[in-house]
Amino acid sequence: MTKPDVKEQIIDFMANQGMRITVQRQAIVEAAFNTEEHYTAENLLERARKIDQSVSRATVYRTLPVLVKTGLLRELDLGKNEMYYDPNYASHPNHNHIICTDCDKIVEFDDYCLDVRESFIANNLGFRPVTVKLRIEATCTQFAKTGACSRKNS
Amino acid sequence: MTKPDVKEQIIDFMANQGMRITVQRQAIVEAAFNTEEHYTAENLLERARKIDQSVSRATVYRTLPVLVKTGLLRELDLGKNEMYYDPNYASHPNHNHIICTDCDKIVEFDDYCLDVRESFIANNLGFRPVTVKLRIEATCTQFAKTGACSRKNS
DNA sequence: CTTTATGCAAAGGGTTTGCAACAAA
DNA sequence: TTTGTTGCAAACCCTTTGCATAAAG
Repeated sequence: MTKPDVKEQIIDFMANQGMRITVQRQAIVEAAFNTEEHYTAENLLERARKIDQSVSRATVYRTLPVLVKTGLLRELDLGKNEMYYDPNYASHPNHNHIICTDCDKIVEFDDYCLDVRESFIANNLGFRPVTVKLRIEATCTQFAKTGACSRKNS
Repeated sequence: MTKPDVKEQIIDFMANQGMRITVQRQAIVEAAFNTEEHYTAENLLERARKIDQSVSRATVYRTLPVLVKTGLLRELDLGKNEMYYDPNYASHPNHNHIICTDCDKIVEFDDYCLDVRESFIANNLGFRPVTVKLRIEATCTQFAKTGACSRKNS
């Protein structure tokens, strides 16, 4: 469906790793990238099963780290119990997240300088950054004024 | 022992909240701030018990959120299974963490601009930041060269 | 055929919670 | 006393794992 390139890239990656291309893995990859919303493992299982009923929870949990390793899916720690996954890094490599404590929504924003700035600091300390993750918890000014928040997208 | 002001502030905070000042809470607060190292809940339990044997795991878990609420202790998500706690925010309010994937050590560094920069971006999006957390995973250039890392402090 | 992957269900492991006993105020 | 707090152990809940079966190559 959506993002055929991404799916193809991942299948190629798996094949190159000597992994077998099973119907379950294909369904999971498909489900993982046919949305732009953040999702949990449970969430992904549900959607993958709509593509192939035989997908199990275990396989989803076993496949997710592979997707993350490709760099096309990002694991998000939003401070909840569960991990979230973000399929938008292929198109937006420099985005970070604001977590609204009022409406519980997650808003993505780009900061093209963050990486450069923080890498500079880290380099001076003798490190070579692999990932730079920024998380902002915030309240919504609109909510503070009107008691409601119009943001309803991930 | 160390940081008597901090301990006092927290006890005051608890009293102001109508909370009772129990020996267990005092021991936990003492243990929480007589070190500059990061620690886990289990870790803190161990050290609190050296001050008062009667401290239980449950009370540690029930007390930690209170300490975090005071703003003097910070909960750190280092990507491990357990949460870590950082008692150094009173003296270094603007520090963030580099997690070295080579030696598994955590290095603190100050970035006095991060808050200002990111708050500006967030404000423009209609948010009022409550916390700005930055986490850098990195490899160690020294380790890459010599195969060993001289950093052995948290 | 050989070897990897799968589903199931049980185990793991940090954290939370119900409850009766206990101790601040 | 009164009411909040504690310790214990069980419950929680997401995630991982062992194992026999299934299917990719």
